[in-house]
Amino acid sequence: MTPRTHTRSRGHERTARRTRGAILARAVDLASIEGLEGLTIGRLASDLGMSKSGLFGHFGSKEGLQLAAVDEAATRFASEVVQPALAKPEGEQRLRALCAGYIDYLERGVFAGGCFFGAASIEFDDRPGPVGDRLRDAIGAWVGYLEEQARVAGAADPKLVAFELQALGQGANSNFRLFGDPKTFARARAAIDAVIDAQIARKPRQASQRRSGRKGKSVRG
Amino acid sequence: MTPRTHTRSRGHERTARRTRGAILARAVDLASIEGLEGLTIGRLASDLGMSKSGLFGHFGSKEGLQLAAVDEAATRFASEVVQPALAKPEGEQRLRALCAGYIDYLERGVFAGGCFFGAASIEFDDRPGPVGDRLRDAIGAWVGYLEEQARVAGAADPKLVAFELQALGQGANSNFRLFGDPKTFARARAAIDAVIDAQIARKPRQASQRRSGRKGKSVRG
DNA sequence: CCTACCGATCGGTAGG
DNA sequence: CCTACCGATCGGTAGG
Repeated sequence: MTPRTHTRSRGHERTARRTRGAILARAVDLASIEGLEGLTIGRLASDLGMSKSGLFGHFGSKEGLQLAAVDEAATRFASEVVQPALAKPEGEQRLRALCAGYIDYLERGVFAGGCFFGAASIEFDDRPGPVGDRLRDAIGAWVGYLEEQARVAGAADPKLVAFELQALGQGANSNFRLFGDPKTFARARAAIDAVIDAQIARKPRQASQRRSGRKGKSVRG
Repeated sequence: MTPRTHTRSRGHERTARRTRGAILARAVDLASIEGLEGLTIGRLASDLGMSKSGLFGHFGSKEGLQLAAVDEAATRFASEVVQPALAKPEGEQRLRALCAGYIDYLERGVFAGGCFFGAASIEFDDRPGPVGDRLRDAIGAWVGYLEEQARVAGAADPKLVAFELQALGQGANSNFRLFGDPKTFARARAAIDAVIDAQIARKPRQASQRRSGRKGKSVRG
């Protein structure tokens, strides 16, 4: 709350923020390729034509850079995958839109090395510390959201549905990265449709759930 | 074919082979945790109480060590997962046994850091070179074998079945590593059963396929 | 299999 | 934001 800036430093802050954004844009791409640990300060600095210590100053430590990269990736994931699906009504339609959005995001190549979280989570899956925690938070939020929508859609076992959908998405990512077969995406879409078709009950809603969401396809989103 | 060894060097070769085996046993565990690139010669040497250059001499380069580690992991995978399933008749039963064997192998913790290939494949998925190639070979052989058994079992789209089964297995691995929830394995088994139940046609075999394999459950394996 | 070393690069600091 | 530096560790080599 105390005003810490005056006219001159405010201009510095603006440029610093822009620099920081440029660093993070490159950092998430690099991390999606080389991993969050392979993301070295020296490499990142030379990529961006700046000095190591200049870059370092923005984050204070390598861990600070990694945390900022996870946050940047989560923001991008939210706007690329989650946000577009919010146009659909909750339940089956939104669940389908979330999964379709994820496969589209892989196919569009939003990150240079495939899904940022697919790469980073395997790298940090058995390392304690704040970076692993932040990754668990981000991935847990995604799986939890799939589960929530599966529950609204009336699935008998929403946790199972969420597990399957997340696994198929990750499988599409790693399969495409490893073998480069573009048919992977069609296979993933077919598998996702099959899971939702099989596990979402098409019965009328129970009395306790009285949200509007009709099940039929609406002509316009 | 030229005899290159005499009595004295043969004894040296025996001990060298034993040392090499001990190195690789530790190497695959370390690589399953830290990744194939994080597997450093210095760390591995100090873990085993030997000098860097002594260890180095067994493999000639870091790449040589990585290739040997992939081969060691593939051998272990074959004996832990594939070989036990060969007791079942080809087709649906063997397909089920392969998938069950994979989940069991995760649950038993055959490698200290979960599935060696799950970790290594994501690390090398966009790197050219012999290590990536060898990983693609090993993983491609596994997926190809699932596909073959799905085809024998009469699946309409064996490639799709193989993709789904492999993705669910990888999903179980990464989910368990990341969140440590032991229910993951039960979920993966349920998901695998659902895929096989849904996609393996229970029709009588076509005339062109005349292997014996009955579809009903036999009382004893 | 060892000791002793090489140049390169790592994360990070001092000082401006 | 920079130059100049630190100790540690990397993969790899020489020589025995």
